[in-house]
Amino acid sequence: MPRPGRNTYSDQKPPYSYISLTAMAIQSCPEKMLPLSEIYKFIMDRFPYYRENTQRWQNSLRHNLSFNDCFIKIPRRPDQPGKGSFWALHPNCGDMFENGSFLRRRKRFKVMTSDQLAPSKPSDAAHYLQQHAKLRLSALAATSTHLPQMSSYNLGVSQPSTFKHPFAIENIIAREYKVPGGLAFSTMQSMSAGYPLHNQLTNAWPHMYSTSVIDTAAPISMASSDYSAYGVPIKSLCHGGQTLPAIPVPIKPTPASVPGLSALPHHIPAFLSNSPQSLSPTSPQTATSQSSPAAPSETLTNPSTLQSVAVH
DNA sequence: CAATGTTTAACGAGCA
DNA sequence: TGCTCGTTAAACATTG
Repeated sequence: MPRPGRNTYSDQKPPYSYISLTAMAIQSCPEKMLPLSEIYKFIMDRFPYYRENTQRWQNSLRHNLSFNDCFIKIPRRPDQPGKGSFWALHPNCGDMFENGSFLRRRKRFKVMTSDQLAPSKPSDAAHYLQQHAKLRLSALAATSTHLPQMSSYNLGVSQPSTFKHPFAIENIIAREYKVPGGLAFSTMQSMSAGYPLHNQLTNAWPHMYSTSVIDTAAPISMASSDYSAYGVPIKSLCHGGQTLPAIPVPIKPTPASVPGLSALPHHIPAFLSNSPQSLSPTSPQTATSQSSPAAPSETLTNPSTLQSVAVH
């Protein structure tokens, strides 16, 4: 398998799949979401190989965005007109490359319906219900603020201290260019197992994960009142008669996709146990939160419909 | 009209 | 050997 060396891939194809490249691009920006054109730009900027035959690989990339459940489409806000939507990573796609291979995933990430994910073990069910109850309670305490600009979407979200999402550009690009001997592969592999996801996830999905963080007494506040983290009116979360999806729910018609936040996977609680270690008391960005009271809708805390798991 | 997004199909490679 | 994944091509729809 090709591995990234210390050199840039000036003329050879990078050892990453389009899924990896796209995930890198998305993770490289603070908002954890990018329009298609920016994804193109990111890849072309860093991998000269992709400055040629743009029609070919960009078509493939678009195919991947649509085809793979690990990518979710975020509609633009009304005050941010433009072509196309934003693309983000599904919060649970982080272990796709657990085997360390960025050419071929261990397993394909699939969003599944709740009935497909009925808890198979009593302990799972109990855990799920317990977390569900906790989330509903903590959601009431979630705070939010109006976020007029994309650049502020990650406001109020505790920044990671040490943990970096495996897709984060810091983990891929940085090592790729900085670490002698091309350790990007091995480094990412070593960190890909059991990594604490929630910090990055709260960055990308604050509406989903902030409640979990609150549960674990993390010093974090939530962003969004009228608008969710992705600029979609929270108010429209309330299903029925609302204008826009309030949450970055996948636009693609997943069988269980319903208005509102239902994308809290049943194994999310696994992240909770990791949250303390991923929070740094010295994290300088934890004080950037702008909080205000929010009134999460019922669906905001219902994790029962849209589930995501890695399926093979 | 071009960019974006969706879908289908075919093919090769990796893996159990 | 069959299945899965990644890539590529193509057709078509949608959108600004």
